Amino acid sequence: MISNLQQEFVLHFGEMGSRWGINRTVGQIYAVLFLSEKPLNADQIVEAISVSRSNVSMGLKELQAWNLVRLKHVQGDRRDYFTTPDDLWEIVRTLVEQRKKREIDPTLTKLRELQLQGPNSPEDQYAHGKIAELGEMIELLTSWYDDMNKLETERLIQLLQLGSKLQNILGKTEKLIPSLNKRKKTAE
Amino acid sequence: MISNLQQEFVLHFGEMGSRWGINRTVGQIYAVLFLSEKPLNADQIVEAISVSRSNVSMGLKELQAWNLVRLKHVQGDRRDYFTTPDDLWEIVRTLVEQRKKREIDPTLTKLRELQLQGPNSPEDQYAHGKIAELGEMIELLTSWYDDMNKLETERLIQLLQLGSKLQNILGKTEKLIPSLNKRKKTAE
DNA sequence: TATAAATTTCAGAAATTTCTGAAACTTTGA
DNA sequence: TCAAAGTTTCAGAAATTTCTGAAATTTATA
Repeated sequence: MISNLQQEFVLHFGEMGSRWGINRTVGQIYAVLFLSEKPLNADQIVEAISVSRSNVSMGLKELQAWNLVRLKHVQGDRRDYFTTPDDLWEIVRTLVEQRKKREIDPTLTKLRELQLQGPNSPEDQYAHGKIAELGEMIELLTSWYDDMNKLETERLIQLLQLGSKLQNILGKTEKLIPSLNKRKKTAE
Repeated sequence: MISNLQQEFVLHFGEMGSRWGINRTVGQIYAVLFLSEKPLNADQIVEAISVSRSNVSMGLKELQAWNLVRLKHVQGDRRDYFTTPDDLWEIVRTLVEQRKKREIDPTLTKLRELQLQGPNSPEDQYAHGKIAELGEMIELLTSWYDDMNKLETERLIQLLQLGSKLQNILGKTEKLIPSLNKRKKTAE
């Protein structure tokens, strides 16, 4: 059985699930695995969150597809056991990556496609411009993301901790290493 | 009537809606307004996307609650007209802010609450630790976000464009202004 | 290769979300 | 104040998503 603390955490993840674009069961499965020190098998998860075996099976499949849980095998046991990666930063990276893939990339593709087909009539002038503008902005954001994603976790944490102090640094470097501050093009 | 280019854009936003946590109609309404040079009233939106008048009314209400559309009045016309803000960066800020409010803040609150109630039994030790760790990481991320959000748009764009070049700057400043690089605490 | 344990699939049931049309409400100006 | 134009609300219909249990499939080992 599952403790009170764990219960509450799991229920919260279930409720939030819908806001995060996953369903309740998937959220709960993830939460249970996240809090568990040892890998769990499907039946243990069923016991912990009281849903059907098949539902857990599908949820685990989905989480595996998302790369959010790992399959582990326990010596002398035929059943599949699951865990979450224990590096939280890896989880965050995966999460962001997945959301980008599902929520941003298809739109970026569509925008490029629409840009290509151009304004077919004068009254599309304005719309075409807006589409281009939106595309440029999303490209700026995703290429920044790609850059950040390349950084080692240690460096990334450093940057996050610096936060807006960066502004000062930037101010100072502007004088020291002006070349670094060259602007490319403004997606205004 | 709506052009082909616009039609395609609107349909795409409708389809993506569900992935973005809004419904199809809301996505379509937003798309129509985004592409329209002039403010539109509810009936014009109905005509453009072919859904019921009441559906548009509710969608507009939702978009207003999200702060993603603005009410405009046209001289000598009693009806309400709507537009999207024309600064794209403002839209992005709103979007991020709203998502944070709905998807992150409630969890942060819950995590703090759970941390406070502490591990009630020895077997909660591990879970309690994980909850604390998760809380710290989310706090780091949100406080970074708060910092970024304070920046003027111009500065923000600069930072985004720098991307991973920052790493170089950081490397150099480390020698020049070492105090700025002090670490606080690692949420590893 | 046979069999028993474990897992997955899938059709329909249950739950949830979205959408509509009719009715209620609000606002404007004659 | 009344009526007409405009807007919102809301109960139930329609659509979509999630969940279940039974059957099918896969896997390990005797």
